[in-house]
Amino acid sequence: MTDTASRLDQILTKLRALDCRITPQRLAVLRILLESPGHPTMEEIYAQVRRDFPTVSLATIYKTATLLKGLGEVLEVGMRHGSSRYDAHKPYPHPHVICTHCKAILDFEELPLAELTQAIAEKTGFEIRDHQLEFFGLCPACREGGSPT
Amino acid sequence: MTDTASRLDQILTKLRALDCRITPQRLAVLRILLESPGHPTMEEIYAQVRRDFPTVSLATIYKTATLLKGLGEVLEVGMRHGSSRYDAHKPYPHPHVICTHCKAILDFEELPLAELTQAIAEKTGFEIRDHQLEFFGLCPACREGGSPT
DNA sequence: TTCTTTTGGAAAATTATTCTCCGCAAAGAA
DNA sequence: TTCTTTGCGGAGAATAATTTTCCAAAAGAA
Repeated sequence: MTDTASRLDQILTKLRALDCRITPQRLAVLRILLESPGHPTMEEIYAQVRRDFPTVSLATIYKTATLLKGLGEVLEVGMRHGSSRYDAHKPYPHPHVICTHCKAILDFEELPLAELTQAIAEKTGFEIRDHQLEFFGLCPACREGGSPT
Repeated sequence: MTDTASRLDQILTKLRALDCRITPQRLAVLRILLESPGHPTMEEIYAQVRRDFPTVSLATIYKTATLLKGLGEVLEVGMRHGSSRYDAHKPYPHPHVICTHCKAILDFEELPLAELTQAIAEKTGFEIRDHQLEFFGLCPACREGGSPT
């Protein structure tokens, strides 16, 4: 079984366990999230799902993504400007490197933020539940040709 | 001269050098940014400026903040949900600890992200220009009383 | 003063996201 | 099977945050 297939299976099992219906639309959203190598936006997912379900609405995409996010199966990557991106491959906080020109997003390997989180919790008294770390800049391609932003 | 006064002076000098007009409205926005201990939103700045300039518009606040951001004198802290916060005290990227319940924001001391930025640039070929690091959770007060989010 | 440029204000426009309402359809009960 | 309950999807409205447009007023230069 491929990674994608087993991940899909894992999520479907979780949905069933929670008495959530596996509708064709939800399945389509899930598939696209898992088949996208990158970090699609809602609009991109919407466009893809519409190829199979021309009448699907954007609200359904949002609802499904919110559901999956709530289950911890999808990570929302909040862009500072523009739409959020979604990642079903690594649904836990991890660093990103983002091109501000072409909007490309790269995952970056795990950093030892767990211990840092712990240190911050102790120092501030906060109960830390989440974090986000993003580096912004220009990707190699945009450094060359593009008009830098 | 106090820190706030010298910082204000420093920014005014920069504005003058760039032939930007120091209008009463801009001065008011600047003062509020520098007098706020926290990280105010546009709406909060707007409300404060309106006490002295009842006819000022929100657009003016945004224009001024955007100008200052462009000069590198104000940092925009992008919340994932809700309005951005602005910080004129430390206008360079630095970590924040944010309470998702009461929206409190704490600065956290500098972390050695400069060398990490350098490492990422070398590894990815990106020209890194900015980063953001935010930890989300519940502050001590909200852990106690509030209904956790 | 007169000309030119910049600024500020009001409202409209944009972008991203969420909500409401209603009919339908699936799953379990009888 | 038939009834019933509940969740789900779709259309469009609503909301929130931010930006833009347009024009008159203000400021600086000649």
